[in-house]
Amino acid sequence: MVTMKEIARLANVSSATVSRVLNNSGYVSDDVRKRILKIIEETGYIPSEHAKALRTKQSNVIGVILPKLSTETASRIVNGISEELAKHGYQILLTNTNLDPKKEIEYVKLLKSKQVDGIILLATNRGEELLEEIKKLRIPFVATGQEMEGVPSVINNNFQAAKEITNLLIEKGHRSIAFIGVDETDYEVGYKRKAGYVAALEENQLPVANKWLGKAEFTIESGYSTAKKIFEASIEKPTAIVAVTDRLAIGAMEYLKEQGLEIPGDVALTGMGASDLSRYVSPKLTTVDFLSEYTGAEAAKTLLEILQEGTSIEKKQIDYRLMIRDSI
Amino acid sequence: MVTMKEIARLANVSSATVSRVLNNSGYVSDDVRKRILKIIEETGYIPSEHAKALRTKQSNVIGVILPKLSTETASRIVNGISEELAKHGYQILLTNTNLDPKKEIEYVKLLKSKQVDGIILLATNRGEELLEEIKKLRIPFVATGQEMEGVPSVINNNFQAAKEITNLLIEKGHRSIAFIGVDETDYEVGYKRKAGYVAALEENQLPVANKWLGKAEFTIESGYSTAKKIFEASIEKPTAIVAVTDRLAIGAMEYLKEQGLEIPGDVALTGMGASDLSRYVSPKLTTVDFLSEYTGAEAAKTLLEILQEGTSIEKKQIDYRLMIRDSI
DNA sequence: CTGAAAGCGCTTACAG
DNA sequence: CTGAAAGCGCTTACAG
Repeated sequence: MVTMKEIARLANVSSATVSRVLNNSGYVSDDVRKRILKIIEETGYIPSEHAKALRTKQSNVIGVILPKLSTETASRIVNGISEELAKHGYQILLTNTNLDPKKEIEYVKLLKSKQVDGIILLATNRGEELLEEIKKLRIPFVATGQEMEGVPSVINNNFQAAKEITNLLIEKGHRSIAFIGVDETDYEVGYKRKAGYVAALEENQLPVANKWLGKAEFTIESGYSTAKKIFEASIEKPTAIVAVTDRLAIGAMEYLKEQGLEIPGDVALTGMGASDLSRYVSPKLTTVDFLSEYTGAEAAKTLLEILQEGTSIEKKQIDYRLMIRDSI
Repeated sequence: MVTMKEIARLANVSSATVSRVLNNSGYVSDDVRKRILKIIEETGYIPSEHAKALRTKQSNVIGVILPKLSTETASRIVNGISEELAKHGYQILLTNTNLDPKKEIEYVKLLKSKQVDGIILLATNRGEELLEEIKKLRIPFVATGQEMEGVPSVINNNFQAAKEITNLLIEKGHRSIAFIGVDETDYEVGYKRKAGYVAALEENQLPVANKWLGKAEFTIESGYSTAKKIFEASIEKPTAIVAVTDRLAIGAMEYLKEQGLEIPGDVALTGMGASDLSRYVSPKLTTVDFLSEYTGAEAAKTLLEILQEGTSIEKKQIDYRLMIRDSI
């Protein structure tokens, strides 16, 4: 491999000078600069980032830890991160926990050892242990997906969005609104969205019925079976369902159709996430768009600010958009 | 930051010895080993990968270059790559060209400078320039998505899949089969899939009609408008449409429904890709599953083999699966 | 405007 | 079983 030393030798200069032209730092006379550039061109020399990083303590790579890449939200967020970062000359070192929270800590350490300049975590839970590790490591850090105590977080307003979409149903005259949620250890999606739903009911003096409160996994199939369970358990059926993800809503939609129920005539239905899917099922699903690319870009920006200015916000809340379509 | 030297000092040994326990290489007496391990634990020491890579010329990271993360196929492939790589202790350095082919070359160089151990490219075209750069750089390399001359490639059998799905339609008695394709500079998706369609028609002595050959972009909207163009241009309408992606098929589906045409009664329709979407539109779309996660995993395995054994296959063809559903 | 030299944090052949 | 030393390929304060 051709090294800087080799370039220096060929150009009859010291490697310090080669370094200067490469980094545009310090003075270098014009002919020397040209001579060096020419030789670099001819030899196809590419500087070693490892050596550079070892000296400068800066790698221009950002670590990203995510639970799973193959969900639409995750890939949209990562896409947003990657585009924003690329603009500023940073690359992404990607680590995938495959939903194993223990790996989060392992990967934080790994990324530290790879000397990334900062880390963005797409969080699904708010692990205490993880938090401590992050603080111990003193590495610039931004969480998204979940708000993490004492760590800059860019998050969606899950409470408000769930409340608003439930209110939409109430305004349409629904009084019996079932809910398909997920485990509350996922604080934002499980707890906050449920809290929003409950708040909407309570503010309208509607009772929150336990039998109408379903808990599902993150799959379409689980949406189906949870809807089924809710309907089979009740004599008086709900006239609307709020599901915390589009996939759950679509699973529920399958069930309702199978039962010969009209949507939204017999039962109205809402999802969350504005997935591609939501636009092409029929009826088109009413949902909320959390602007995932934008969320990712904002997380990246936040990290970049920390890196450049040392300052940091505690928390940034991203807007959402209600997508009112045909399912309500 | 605590370094190996510091650990050595605290343990009253040389850094060579610390290095030996860290890497489980060479002999270290048991008490020394324990003493060192304890100090590493207490200090939270994390070795610098840059220093290590600088010495060993090995970084345990693989560069991935992709055109866009936010397509289902891409994120599934990357997920497959990442899972397979993680098993072997490798991480992914992700670069995203955002569909700008010029960036492919730039990123190959960048990844080289980051001293990745190898590169996986999700290719959308077969750029000559890029090929040359890769060969010049002598870096372990695997292409997927497109077959690249003289470079190990793991690809789907696009020709055969397109031919088979077209044959399905022919077997059902269709004689007037339209086609929605994409630009042929995308050799695999644009050229090969079209060739498969054409081959099926010709082997059955069916004419290939120019007016039924549509060319679209990779969007649902484009599927819609291309279907529209084909139908409006013809007096005798086709009774079936082969689209080269699910999104195009779904766009076409929208158009057909709008025209009051029954699917598959009036017009049968097929897509390709087995996207999530394809299962939940109605009617459910007949398509072909190219096993993207598996394709990604195979690409990773191929690269790992090159890295470990120096050997390499020229080309690996991934199986596909026909998903026969309700749209035909 | 340019160079010599030190040093970033590791690993590894060599010597003992 | 362990250490001293060289070296990986850069950058940067210092000197001229």
